[in-house]
Formats: sequence, structure tokens, C-alpha cells
Amino acid sequence: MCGRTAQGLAPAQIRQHLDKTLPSKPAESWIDEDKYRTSYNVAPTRYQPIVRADAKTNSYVVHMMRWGLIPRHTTSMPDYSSVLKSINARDDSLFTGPTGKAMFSHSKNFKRCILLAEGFYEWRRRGKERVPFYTKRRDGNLMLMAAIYDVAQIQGQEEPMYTYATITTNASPQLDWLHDRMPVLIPNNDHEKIRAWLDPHLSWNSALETMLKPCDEFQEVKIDAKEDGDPTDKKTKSLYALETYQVDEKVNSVKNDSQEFTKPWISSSNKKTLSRFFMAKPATPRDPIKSPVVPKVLDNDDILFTPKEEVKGDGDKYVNSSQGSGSATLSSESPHKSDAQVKDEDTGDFDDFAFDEELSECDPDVSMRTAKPDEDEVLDPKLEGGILDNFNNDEEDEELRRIMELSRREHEQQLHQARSAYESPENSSTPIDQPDQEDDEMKKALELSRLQAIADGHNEFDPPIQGVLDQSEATETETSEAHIQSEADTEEELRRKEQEEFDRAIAASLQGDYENHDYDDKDTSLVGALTPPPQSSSTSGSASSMVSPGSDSMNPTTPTKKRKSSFGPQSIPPSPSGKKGKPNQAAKITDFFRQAQ
DNA sequence: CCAGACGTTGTT
DNA sequence: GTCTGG
DNA sequence: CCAGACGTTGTT
DNA sequence: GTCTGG
Repeated sequence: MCGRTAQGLAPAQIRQHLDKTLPSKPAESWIDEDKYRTSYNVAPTRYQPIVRADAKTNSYVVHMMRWGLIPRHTTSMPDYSSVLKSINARDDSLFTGPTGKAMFSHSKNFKRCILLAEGFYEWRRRGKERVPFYTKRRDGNLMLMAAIYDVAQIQGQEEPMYTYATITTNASPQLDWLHDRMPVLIPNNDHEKIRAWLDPHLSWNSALETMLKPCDEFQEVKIDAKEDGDPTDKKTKSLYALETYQVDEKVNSVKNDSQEFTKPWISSSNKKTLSRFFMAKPATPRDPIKSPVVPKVLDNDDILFTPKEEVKGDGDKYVNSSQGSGSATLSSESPHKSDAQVKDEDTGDFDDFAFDEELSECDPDVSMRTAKPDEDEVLDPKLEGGILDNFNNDEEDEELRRIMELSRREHEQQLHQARSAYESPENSSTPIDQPDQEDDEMKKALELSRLQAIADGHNEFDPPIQGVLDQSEATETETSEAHIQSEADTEEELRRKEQEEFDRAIAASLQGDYENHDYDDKDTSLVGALTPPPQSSSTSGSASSMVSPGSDSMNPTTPTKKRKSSFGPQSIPPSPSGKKGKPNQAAKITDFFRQAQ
């Protein structure tokens, strides 16, 4: 888990955050600050800003360290894979007791630190598909990720190597749909915890140990109590401090770096699908958006927009971030080349910077961070700042934007209804338990998913969603298989079903986001009644066995199959043998959906 | 006592 | 460095 | 974390 | 497959 983070802020901005967050101000200048690069795609082995205590000056300091813990006893450059293995440290590996690992015993006592990140990426895996999601603090503050570091003097290297590992723990209930592990986050407002964690004179104890648990931080957020957004009627809700949403697959490759990766993403084909989904429901009359009435596309159920091919050549947006090894950079800009940094350099002035108002002052281009939440701002940044703003500013997208706005309001209304239904059931016309229609749709969609999977040849879908579907999983599957036999030849039919499935998946994902936001420990009935995260993929059913690599006859000096631990002295890496890998199945599937108009 | 390993995640 | 295994 | 490379001998 | 690079 947590093998990729985002840190696109300029040093000055990070300083601002720290001044407000840490119990006491850290030193103005960082150690090895020249190693800092902004990046929205930070991978292991990269240098990142770490907060640690400086025992001599008895103060905090930001120190650029390399991701991937190399323990102090290491003398020769460790094997690559061993470094990779120690980018994380499991919480229970630090515990006192049998699960505690020797490797961490020094660090956990004397070298605890905090990684500063805007957020982290996680890939949701379903079968062979991997979909990137981004998680950040809802309030836009920096994440304080609990970490440990160490110093190693590597033979032949001048400087001692400072490296770190982030600490992982079980995923919180809000995140376990995505992954089973998550980084340990230290609450930004808890000076005591921060102080204790960073205290170099405090050796490991049970109090520190209890800090290593999933993030359960909540934040108070004001929301409209009435669906039409009467600003006088506000309510306060506790929302999970983190928010998570899908992001652009371009983040997969570390060669790419774009702030877009930290924004909600939906493919251009999905845009269309999405609009189709919402078009199915007629816009409500209370629609406050007037102007162009009923666009022509409304009449056509099949073609909403001419699919505009996604511009492939926007490469300049995804610059090579060539961190570290002083290799040639594609751009000739300064090392800090984020918008934020440019802004910083241009103005050199952060007097107006208001911590509470997030960073919008410094970074006007970031639509996600549209200043502090306004009184009448909608709850769901996914819709508000994300998907809508993800569109281009041409006519077609303008139209889509309009449609999305309609649907957004509709969703809002539904959400408010659901809330009031829960809070005062007697006044509600909408039952909390969602109507059969909903379940029917879900069932239908799931069945279609299975059909699609089967049609794909080797897929079999996950079991029905608990509490939403009935238990007739087996029969349903069989029915589906029989069903498909009669209709498989209808290509059009398949395409349609696939389309519907996609519609549903996206809609479910949007709704699911609402549920996450609306999470409340007393509110289990509501949570249970609504949709879980999107179930839109598969478990592989028939594993195609691969042909094993050729014999070793050509390679007398057979390398050891698996190398052992290599923090000690190293041998020369064995020569790899083998063959070309087969094409990425996940990519194929993704492309398939992309091209499915 | 000495020698030698020491870490994580994902997969099925 | 520090723990486990032999 | 994911993407992408992965080899040798002989010759000038 | 397995390793390195970023």
C-alpha cells in the first residue's frame, strides 16, 4: 500500500503549513533542500520532505530523505528489491512483542519522523484491472504520515544516506473498499501526538503504539439543510477527514507528472456515458439553469455528442520529472516547476496567505481548491470541483457541464431527502429502505456485468453486494449464462448491456461517494441502505497458463532463483533470463471500454 | 555463544 | 544495530 | 507503487 | 517471469 504520493507544493507553502501545524516552528531552511522537486507522482526511491526533530538544537527540521528504508547497519548499496520491500513498515512490526521486527527497533525508538504529502495514491485491484484512486484530506491540509527513518553510511559514498519508510496499518472502514492497508496518519490538530511522535528522547512505549491505527478523524462541515440551499438553514455534519476518488490512469507511469492526477477523473467516453445516464431521467422543473432549453442531443438517445478523440499529444502537460540523479531534464525550468512554485517565485509574497482558506491564493489554477468552502457550496467536491471542471471548455463539454449541473442538483435533492428521512422519518415521503426499483436496477446491472464478463471470455463477477441483492447468486449466474447463449450473437445487444452496466457503475460510484461523506456512526441504517462502492469488474475465472520459459541450457551459471536479504554485502545481480511478457490485460480491458464509444 | 537474517505487498 | 535460530 | 526492459560474441 | 528505473 501507499507506494505513491503527491507533493506539489512549493517549499514556501509547505513552510506555511508547518508553521501552523507543528507544536513549534521548524527551522527555516531544510536539509538538502536542493533535492526537493514538486511532483504529483512521487514513487519509492524519490526524495521527499520529512519532518524530524533535531536533538542538538532541540527543534524541528525538514530533511529531504529517500523513500525506502535502508537500515543503519547497511554498508554496501542494498539490492533494489530490498529497498522496495522497506518503503513501508507495518504497524505491528513496530509493536512490542513477537510481531516486532528487529530491523525497526532502532528507528522506532530514536528516529520517528513525519512524511509531508498532499495525498496518496492507491490502486484498486479487481481481477487484473488496476484503477488508480487518490486520497487526500478534505480540508486540503497536508497529510502527516507517520514514518521512521534511518541513516546508513554506504561504502564508496561520501554522504550518509537518509532514508525513510511510511508506517501502514489496516484500512479504515471508509477506505477498505479500496485496499486493506493505509498509511498511518497523524491528526493535524493534535499537537500532543505530533510532539510525542517526533520526540527523539521518547523511546518506544504503548502510547506511541496506540497512535498506529487507521485514521478515524472527522471534520465538521456545514451543509444546507434544505434542498434549495437556503443559506439561513445550515446544519453541521461530521465528515470523514479524508476523501477518495478515481484519478487519471496516466498516474500509473512515474514518467508522467500532472496536477490533474490529484483531481477526480472520468474518461471522455465516460463523460458521454455519464450524461446518457442522467439524460434518462428528465430534468426537474425546478431547474434553475435557464438559458438554452433542451439541446438537440436530448432528442437523440443514442448519440449525445460526437465522440471527440482525446488529444493524445498533450505531452507537455506530463513532463518528465527527472528527480534525483541529475540527469537531463526535458524542460529547462527551475527544479521547482509546479505552478505553485512559479507563483511563489513570481510574487515572493505570501502575506495574504490564509491557512484556513487552503492554498487557493497561491494556486489559482487549482479548481479543486476553490478557497475555503463557501456557505452555499455543495458538499461533493467530486461533482463540484472535479468532474465538472475536468471538462474542456468547448461547446460540447459546455453542454455536458450543463447537464451535469442538473443531475448534480438532482442528486443533492435525493441526498437531502435521504437525510431528512433518516432524521425525521415521520415527515418523510421517501422510505429509508430504497425502493425495489433501485434494487432491480442494481440486479440488472450486476447481471449485465456478468454477461459482459462472460462475453469477454474469462471473467466471472464478484458475488452480489451484500444487503442489496438477494442470495440467488448461483442461479442467477446460470440464468445469465443460458441467457447469453441466446443473445450472444446480437452484438448490438451486448454493446447495449455493457453500456448500461457502465452507466450504473458510474452512477453508483457517485452515490457511493455521498455515502462516504455522510458516514455517521449512528447512521448505519442509511449507510446500509444505499450503494456500496462500484462493483464493476471481475475475478479471473480461467487463468491462462503461461508457457514456461526456456530451459537453462544456454545459461550454465544459473543464477540463484531468489536472492536473499541484501542489506549486507552484495553480489553481482544475476543475469535475467526469460521472455517477453504478454500484453497487459488490464490495459486491453480499459481500452475496450474506452473504445466502446 | 556465533551466524545470519532483518522488510512489504500482492497473488492465488 | 539487534533479534532469532541453532 | 507501476512500466518497461530483459542478451552475447565478434569485429572494426 | 524477474529485475531495474523512476
